[in-house]
Amino acid sequence: MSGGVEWALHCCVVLTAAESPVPAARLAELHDVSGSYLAKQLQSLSRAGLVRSVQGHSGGYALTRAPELITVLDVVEAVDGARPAFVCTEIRQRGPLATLPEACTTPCAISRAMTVADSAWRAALRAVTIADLARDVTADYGPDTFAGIRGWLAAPSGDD
Amino acid sequence: MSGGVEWALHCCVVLTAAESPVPAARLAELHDVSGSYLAKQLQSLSRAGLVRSVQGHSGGYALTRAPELITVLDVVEAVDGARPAFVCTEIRQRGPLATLPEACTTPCAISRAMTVADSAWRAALRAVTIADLARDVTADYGPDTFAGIRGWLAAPSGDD
DNA sequence: ACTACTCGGACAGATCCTGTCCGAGTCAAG
DNA sequence: CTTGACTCGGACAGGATCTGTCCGAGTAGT
Repeated sequence: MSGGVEWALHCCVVLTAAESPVPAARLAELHDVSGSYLAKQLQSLSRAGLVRSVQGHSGGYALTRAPELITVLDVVEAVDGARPAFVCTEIRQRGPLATLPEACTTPCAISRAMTVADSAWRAALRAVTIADLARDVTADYGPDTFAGIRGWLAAPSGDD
Repeated sequence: MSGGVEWALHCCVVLTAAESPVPAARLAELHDVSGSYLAKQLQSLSRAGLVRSVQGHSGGYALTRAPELITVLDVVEAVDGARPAFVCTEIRQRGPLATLPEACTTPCAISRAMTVADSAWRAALRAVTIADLARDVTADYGPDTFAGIRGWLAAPSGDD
């Protein structure tokens, strides 16, 4: 899995605390990661419709809907693509003992097993929302965590 | 996921039908894939202890244990590695609002969600064995399928 | 003892992920 | 209204991993 998924998820959780749009550079500073590369992940989120981008002065990124309506799977698929990890090459239709194409109406047994596992993985990620993550963060680090983030986002750059 | 996983799984199913060791080149011919590259996957299976390799004349690969005792997860981990897809970079400990290391006794919420999904994926793959796949193949293509494979494996090369 | 066949690990090429840059567009201020 | 500065968006290199190939070490049979 692409490492940018982690950045994108953290950004979504942080955006939960911000009312006004947050620039990519500021999110990068907060997480101490490459701003140029984080921009790419945010673009993916924008294309997927999870965040909206506001250009110009005092622009940035903001969530398009309530964090309860954004699942972790949404973010993962936006950044990493919705393609399943396993892709069947249909090698059963190749070689000297190839099965005829008309007999391949259903996916092969290996493909089916992989699809089941992939569905289980996606279901687990779909069951967790950004709001759930934010709640867990509050439970882990205290109720003032998001207040601190909100204050830092509002403060001018260079403050730490 | 590495594409060689599909080849390795097909090979394991085929090896179910063979009593004597099967050379990598013959497995490659049966599936119409690169023999040199398939050899690499079989080496991974050998290192993982799923198959044993017999060198010299009339050598090849054979399963080390009953197909009921080899899970799809075993093959996937042997070829692709047992490392989970998501690796937490601990970016919560970086940046101006970094959480102190002593407060990070448990994985962060994002990492936990990913671990749950990864466990579900692995559980689904662990629930399917090579014997299950072989049974499905028989159900899909008829009871004579493995007899045909066994005959082809025993026949001299160049026969199709 | 020889030969032929097998596996095993070392060696290039291709593809994707990571990281960076600059231009188009936009809002705020003067 | 003009200016300016700030923002996103897509196009451009570098690196790592996956894909594919090759030849040598070892072994069983002749």
